Amino acid sequence: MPRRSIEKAPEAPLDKTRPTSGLTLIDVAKVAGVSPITVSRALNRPELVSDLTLEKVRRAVALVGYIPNMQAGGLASKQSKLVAVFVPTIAHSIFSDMVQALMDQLGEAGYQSILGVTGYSLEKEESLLGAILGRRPDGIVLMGTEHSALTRQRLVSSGIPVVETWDFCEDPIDILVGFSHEAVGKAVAGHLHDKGYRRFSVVSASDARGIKRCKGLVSELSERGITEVPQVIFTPPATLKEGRAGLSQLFSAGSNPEVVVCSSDTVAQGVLAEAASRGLRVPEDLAVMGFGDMGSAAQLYPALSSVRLDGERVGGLIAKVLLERFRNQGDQQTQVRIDTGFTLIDRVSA
Amino acid sequence: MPRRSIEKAPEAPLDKTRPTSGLTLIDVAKVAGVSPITVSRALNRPELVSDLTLEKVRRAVALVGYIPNMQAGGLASKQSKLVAVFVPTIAHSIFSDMVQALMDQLGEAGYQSILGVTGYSLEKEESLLGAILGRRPDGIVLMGTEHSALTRQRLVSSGIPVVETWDFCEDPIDILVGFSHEAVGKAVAGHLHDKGYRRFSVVSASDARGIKRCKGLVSELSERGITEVPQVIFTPPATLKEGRAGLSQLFSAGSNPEVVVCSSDTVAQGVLAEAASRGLRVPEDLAVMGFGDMGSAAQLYPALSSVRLDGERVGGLIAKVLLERFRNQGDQQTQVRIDTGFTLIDRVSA
DNA sequence: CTGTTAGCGCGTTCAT
DNA sequence: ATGAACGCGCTAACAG
Repeated sequence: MPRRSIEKAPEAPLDKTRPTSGLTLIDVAKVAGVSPITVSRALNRPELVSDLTLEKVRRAVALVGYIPNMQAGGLASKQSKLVAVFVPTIAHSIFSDMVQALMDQLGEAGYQSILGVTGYSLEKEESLLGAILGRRPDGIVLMGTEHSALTRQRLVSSGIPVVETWDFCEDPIDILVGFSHEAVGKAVAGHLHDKGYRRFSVVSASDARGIKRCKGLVSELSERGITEVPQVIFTPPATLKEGRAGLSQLFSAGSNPEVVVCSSDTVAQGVLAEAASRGLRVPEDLAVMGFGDMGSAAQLYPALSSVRLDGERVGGLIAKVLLERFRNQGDQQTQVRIDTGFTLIDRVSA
Repeated sequence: MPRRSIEKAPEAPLDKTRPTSGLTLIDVAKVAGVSPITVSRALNRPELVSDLTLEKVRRAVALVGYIPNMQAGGLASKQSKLVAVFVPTIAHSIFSDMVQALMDQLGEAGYQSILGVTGYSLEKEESLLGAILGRRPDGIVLMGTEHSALTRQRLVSSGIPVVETWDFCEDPIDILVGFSHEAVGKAVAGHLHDKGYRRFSVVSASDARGIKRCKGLVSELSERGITEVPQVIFTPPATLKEGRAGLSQLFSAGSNPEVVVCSSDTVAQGVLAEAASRGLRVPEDLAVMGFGDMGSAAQLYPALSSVRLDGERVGGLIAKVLLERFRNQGDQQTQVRIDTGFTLIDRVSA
């Protein structure tokens, strides 16, 4: 027989304590009658292995019920196959749709996602990032372009591909897949103004992007000679109650708007509810403009207008860009701008 | 100066290739002037380290911006600090609330969650599980008690603590935190029957739990002498459209219900919409009963009744039970039954 | 196409 | 209270 050193032989070191399942490559290798590395190859790079041994390995794997340990694999290969995704909330369908699409696409490519819910708080984002960076994710997706200083610093020095999305800015950390919220605000203003509306008002959450849209609206209106735009700004999270309260406040402050522009469809629904309870017809007496997660609202309230965002599409796009980046690690600063990411849905006209 | 061996000194092995950030314990140890293991202790078990060295280590960590590699840590310690959570969807607030609460609580205890969205499909659940088991999660949370054979087998043989929730059964895999959907159905039937309703109908998704509730309802009604309960059952996902279509179907099939019991609030909203478009007053002409994610619906439709589930509470409870289990790894089969998990919200009476 | 050698970064023994 | 050795399970190189 060929050489076979028996230096550390006698004290058979196998099966020390195995309470439940401590199956490793070695176990599979023994069963398949090949070396551990061959098992590894058969699993990860089948094209480098002969069909015969491939089959042997497959059988062995199925027989013993082996599941590779990705921690070990990741440690050795420096690829965690993990993508961190940060969202403000998953309670809005606009975000859950996006996350869903993103996770699906990444999943097909063998990547799993780990979710961080920031609640619109930069501090929370920062602390979550700290925890998640320990997993050495292969990619990071963030909503928005505003982050704490430490967050930015960690992000850049980590060298991990980063996608900022859902917004637009001039100095992205890395990859940017977004659209301009100011442009949305301006578009809404222009649209409504063209329709003949003159008395505008706003009910908006105070999150960064809502504020941007509001600013865009106000700025466009002022260019068109409308300077007075009563606003109700509240702290997130956006709820129906905030919407109801918002409209009440507008009225009790003496405003008499023709149209209320809201920072989200949830808010818009609240406004609609309040309008209904006051006997106002929508859109004849009062037009309402929403934003975002039209999934439910649009079907229930044909009177509601909205800026529609296609969360699925954005999620899919992010996945695509990110996966592409994983391949050609070379090129940096892939900047993608989707300002066609939103669609104005008009149901304002009576 | 004190002793300082220089055995492996000359060939400085540091800084071989460090494209971005390859900081390790060793780097920190050098800066802090202690051994790597001491850094590890300072970070994980500070009580075993003197205040002085603790401080030195802390400073060094902050200085170089070290973030521990959990893959390596997990491999060595056999603790991934990861919990896998499977849900049918995150588009229903009832689930997103639960997930949210769960993630928050686990996060405070140092655990991160990895989400699997099954879309009510056992096959999807199975394949997701296969992928996620590779991460060696410390715990697994599943919605429902129905799983594929392979899923169950892998779950038990993995030896990982498993929580099944949102449902109830007699032979849980491990831990069970749920309530009986049949009991919910019966409770709804009893409640409405007591109110005087006699002509019932159902619009339900065909997911396992919806069907159970429907069965409970029908069975209770039949005990009360009502045998005819027209039903519209559709394939998930539940949407407003399904609700609208459901009510239409009922009418076109010649039914004339006093009350429609729906498998979810989303469906109920659809029914309400259809009712409205037919000029039916709710609940005078037609009462509607929902289930689950009342977050939005309840406020908008004071006419809508519903069984309310407190997702936050369930999520918190799961986290509590799971974390407890992580400590006393000894005791098995911790069975917890929450049949107070639902609340009947009555707005049916005119 | 397959096996050998040598770590990945850390925590668990044991020592001291 | 601190350190030295060893191994977790796997993969990157290089061999053959």
